[in-house]
Amino acid sequence: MNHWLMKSEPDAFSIDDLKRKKREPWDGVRNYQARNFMRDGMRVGDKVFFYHSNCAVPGIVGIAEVATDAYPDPSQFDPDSKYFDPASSRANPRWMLVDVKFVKKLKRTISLKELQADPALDGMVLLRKGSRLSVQPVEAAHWEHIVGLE
DNA sequence: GCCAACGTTGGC
DNA sequence: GCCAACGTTGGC
Repeated sequence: MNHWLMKSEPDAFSIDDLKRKKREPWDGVRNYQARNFMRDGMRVGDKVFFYHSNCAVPGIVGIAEVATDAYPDPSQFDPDSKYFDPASSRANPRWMLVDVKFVKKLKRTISLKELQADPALDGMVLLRKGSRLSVQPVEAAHWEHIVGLE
């Protein structure tokens, strides 16, 4: 089983939104590396850290689970969507997504600041300088360590 | 709101 | 294939 981290801006979609909706198609990813992780790396049942970005206290706020195999992101075909991609076609879709389902909200936010200060997490993709990947793998050892921080 | 870092686009 | 210009991400 692989482990992952997925970023979301809480103003757009927060852990509380996922808790309320139970399950959500992770649409709008328009980065090839992130797409490839969803398409090629994720398997149903993989665990995901839910990360809040672009907010007062960025950090890990919950755990989700991959609920489907990858399938074409419907928003790429919708001219009214801000994620519309005219270069993509149904015959040859460019963007894929998975559904994620709610597992739990952490009792507290494990902040980016705290993660950065933790020597056990050296090398984590999230902490690399300039890292902007919104879907990224998490090493098993890092996963276990972070779960232990809650 | 600023801006560094990064990814993509498109002219050549 | 190079690379300048541009757009986006996301911490601060």
